[in-house]
Amino acid sequence: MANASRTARERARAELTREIKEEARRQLGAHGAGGLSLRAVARELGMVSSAIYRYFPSRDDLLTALIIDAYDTLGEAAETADSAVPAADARGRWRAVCGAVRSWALAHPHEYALIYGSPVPGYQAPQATIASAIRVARVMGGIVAGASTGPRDAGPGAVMPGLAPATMPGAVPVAATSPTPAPLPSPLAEQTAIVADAIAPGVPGPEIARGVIAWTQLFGMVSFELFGQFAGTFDPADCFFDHAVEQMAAYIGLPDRRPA
Amino acid sequence: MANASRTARERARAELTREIKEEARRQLGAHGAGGLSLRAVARELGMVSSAIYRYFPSRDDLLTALIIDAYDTLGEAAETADSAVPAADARGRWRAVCGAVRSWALAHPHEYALIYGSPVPGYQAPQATIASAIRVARVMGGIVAGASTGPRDAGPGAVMPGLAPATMPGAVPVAATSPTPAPLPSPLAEQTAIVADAIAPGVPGPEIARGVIAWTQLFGMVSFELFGQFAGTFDPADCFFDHAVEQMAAYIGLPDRRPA
DNA sequence: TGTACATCAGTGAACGCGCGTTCACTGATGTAC
DNA sequence: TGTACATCAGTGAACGCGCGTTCACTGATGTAC
Repeated sequence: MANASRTARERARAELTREIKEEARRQLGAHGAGGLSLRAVARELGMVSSAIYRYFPSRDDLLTALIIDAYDTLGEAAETADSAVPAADARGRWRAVCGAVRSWALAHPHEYALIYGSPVPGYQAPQATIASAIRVARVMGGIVAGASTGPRDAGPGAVMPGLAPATMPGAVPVAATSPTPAPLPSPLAEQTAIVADAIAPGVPGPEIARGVIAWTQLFGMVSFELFGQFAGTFDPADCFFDHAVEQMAAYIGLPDRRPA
Repeated sequence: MANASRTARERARAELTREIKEEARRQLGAHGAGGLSLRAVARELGMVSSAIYRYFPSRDDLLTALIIDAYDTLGEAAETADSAVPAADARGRWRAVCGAVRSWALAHPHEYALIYGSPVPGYQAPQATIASAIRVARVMGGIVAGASTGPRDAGPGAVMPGLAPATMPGAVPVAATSPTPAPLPSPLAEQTAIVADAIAPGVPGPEIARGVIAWTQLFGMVSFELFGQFAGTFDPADCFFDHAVEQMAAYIGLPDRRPA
């Protein structure tokens, strides 16, 4: 619907919906997701508490909206950072995206905690959050796919779901710099294939696994910084963060200079 | 005080203190740390709510006790797993400790969330938690220190706090397999020196940094598994976990066979 | 353009529930003589 | 070993506060004729 043709009622509704979410976000910091109170939000907005129910049918629906917004703004930050770097500069894109994730998290610590912290007790995230939740991973998948050399051969080294050799889980791993990685053991091979299909088509399992490991490292590091595990050691974590980002880029196998 | 010489009062007090914490731990799952209720704990124990105050002066003190217990049981699990493997088998010790951390987290998801999830809003952890919080890191520091070749030389490659070369934070990183790692940029060099002093004396900065990166990867991975980020992909995460543990062991530089 | 009706936003009171913490108290346990 | 006193655990009532959600309602906005 065009902006001009919206009725006053529709405009007011959109604006108040936004204001309710804004106030709710503000209150996340004070009492956490579990303590988010519709009454407190209404009070702060000068409404009576029951009026909120015209906009959100329940407290959980408001929480869901906040979660989706958080995933979306973080996802958008990652996408924007990624697209600002030349597509061929995989390492530069990785740096930009990691930096964007951390910056967003530092700027919105309570929203970060909402989506990457402990689950809200008693709250079950609906399917509607999935599409937004996947955005950051999709950006990273694009970077890995862009830098990947693809499946090197279709011979015995290739990983076929269901046909993977019965390698022991604790078997000898292959270093990142190894030219011919060993195939992944069975459940992992199928799992990485699912991930590849979703966010990095054509990328071999071992590369997917490296990407996922780097992904968990990134968020583990950001969570530790935000949740206080670095207190007294890597307290301003900027330098450690940059270092880890480069180390992980090298581990994934992203080239370190801009191709012409 | 010897067990036999404790008065009935002392015994009862110790037992009830334990029961209160047990019940509180049980309730963490239902309503989260923010929703932990002294009244509910008392109710479940058949006491009147005010009786709890004979054991914990406030809700926050009970929370602190739960946090310390959680760090301690996790730390103890890590220490036990570590000491069950021959000291010279660095990779085996790493595997054992990582596995112990994950097992404990899966067995005690709410306690894990309490210490590694979002901070409890309005709660400030007192200094008393630090000693317990550091135990897992100390175990890992021991493994890294045991496998480290130590400072390779005292020449220009060595990192001296305050005298580190002014390397750019985004400078060229060195792969794990590189024989002579570049010195770390300034703030990071001092920070790794602090960590080394605390948990891995004599280990050079770059090795400390790798250990910390692996440490954040481990907990990032466990958090993702517990907090639902792997839903639909690495859902039984066992195989991915084992794979990542080996990859990180290789990254840190832990040898892959038991020395005789 | 004007009127009649339908839709919707917001009100205020109420229901039924929960919470942390304080306080004066009773009665059991421990200790000093 | 027995008694007097001190210590402490647990009670029950109360204070003052908060919450999510429902419901009948008023009055404004939107729409169909």
